[in-house]
Amino acid sequence: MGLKIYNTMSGKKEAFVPIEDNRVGMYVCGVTVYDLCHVGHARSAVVFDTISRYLRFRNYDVKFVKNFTDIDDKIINRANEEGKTWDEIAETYTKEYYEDMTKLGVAAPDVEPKATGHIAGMIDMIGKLIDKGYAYQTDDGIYYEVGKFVGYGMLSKRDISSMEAGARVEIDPKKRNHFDFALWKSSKEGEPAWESPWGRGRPGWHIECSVMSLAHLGETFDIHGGGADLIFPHHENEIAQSCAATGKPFAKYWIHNGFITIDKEKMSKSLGNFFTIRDILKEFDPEVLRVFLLSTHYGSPIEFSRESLRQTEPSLDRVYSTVLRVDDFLRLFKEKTQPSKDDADFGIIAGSFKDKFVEAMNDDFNTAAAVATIFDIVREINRYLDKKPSSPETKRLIEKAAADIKECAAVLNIITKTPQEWYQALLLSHKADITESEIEKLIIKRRQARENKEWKLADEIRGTLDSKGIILEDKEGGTIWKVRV
RNA sequence: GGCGGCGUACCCAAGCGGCAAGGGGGAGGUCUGCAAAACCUUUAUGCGCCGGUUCAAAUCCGGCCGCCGCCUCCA
Repeated sequence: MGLKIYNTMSGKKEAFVPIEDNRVGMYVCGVTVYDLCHVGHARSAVVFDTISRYLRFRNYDVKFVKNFTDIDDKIINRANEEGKTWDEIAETYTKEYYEDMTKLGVAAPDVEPKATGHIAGMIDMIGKLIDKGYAYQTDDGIYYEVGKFVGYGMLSKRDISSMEAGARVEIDPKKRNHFDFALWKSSKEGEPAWESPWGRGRPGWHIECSVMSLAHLGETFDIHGGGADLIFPHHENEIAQSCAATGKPFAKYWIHNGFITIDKEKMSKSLGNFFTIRDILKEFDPEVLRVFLLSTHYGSPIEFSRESLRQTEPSLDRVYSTVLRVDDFLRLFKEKTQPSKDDADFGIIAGSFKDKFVEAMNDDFNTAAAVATIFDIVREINRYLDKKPSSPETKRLIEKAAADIKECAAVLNIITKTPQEWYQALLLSHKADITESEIEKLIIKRRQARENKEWKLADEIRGTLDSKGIILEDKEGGTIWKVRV
């Protein structure tokens, strides 16, 4: 069974068939760079990063385009507030964005166009829309006339004639229809402006995505994504612009991620109920946030809380714990027995792991189910190793299982650290009041005590470490430390 | 008001007509000098409520209750 994707346009899960062979063109609406990103932005970024990774894992030749909106009212306002220029603001927050994304393991898309880099293309498209009768001029600029586009509302399933104009926004009498939107805004004195046939001005928001997707992916492409809040009006407007300008279909599959909520309400700047990525990563490892975000289907809302992240931490820790166990096992492995039924049983289970992972991901990128398959195989590995297997088959099976986990985890871009790096990172994010070398010293001291069977002293040392959140494990190869999660 | 979505155990969560995945937490056990980790057993005869369709419903249909989103900028 192949990949199925829930298409917002049809409201159904559809078999994914790229327009051209195995090539996939994918456009995702990026951020407006006027402030630090919050966890909601993180979700969108992680979701589409994972989707692109999965498509590549399935051997699609992916071209992933994600834009930066680097000119917009919010940027201008911010610049005025801070006494900086609009491009300084855009540059600053683009840099901050990359810092967050790097930590979250979000790979840079193949092309990251900026709105201001495509002004010429916008002027060209706006000209076409005017020529074809889809746009008109007012003294504020150029507007798109939604009434002229037959399919307007097809994505968001709205009928503009029955929508209550001015329900939440004042009606602009210069516009022919309340839902007409700006393609080009005339600039006032002192505002950033570009020359155009319609005077100096700047682009409206929606036109950039139509123009940049056209420039980098062509008139018709496979996947268009973004947050669910972009369905109306942003994506609706993109469709209106692009289809009217090119006369061709626009995106084939529309994918929208659900929101992050706080106390059931959408996390947003305007409500002020947001956590920046920056702040959360002071307390949690980025992989914890990533696993947390991927533990729910991308389309569903996620209620965000530190408590939930704290629940995620031990589950990831368990995987790392098993990775460490496997590493040790292979390092100390000695062949002793002939292949047994245990080997055979494990072989069958481990052999189906990848198929199960793929099956989960094929079902509309069900990362929650996919993560569960990793927990399943982890349990099976532990169960198998508990039997102390030692046949020639054992080594091969464990190596294969470890490699499969690594390969699938790479699609989700989790379990990217070594166990040592994981525990060191936890030491920092938990703000443990002890350093690694102090821990090592106490472990040595305790080892001597144990060799002398001074159990009381040994237990005292362990108690000291425990009070600082450090757990010891006495194993075959020696004592190791972990951070209690 | 229009349109869309959600409600699964103590918490998170998958599930899209055929015995209710997975994770966290709790309880009991195996192992261990004692622990920890791991594993085993256990924790929803039940999926907001009420009806209906079906041999079969968490899944489909209708009604009700509760919550949320979009209709302004928003990931």
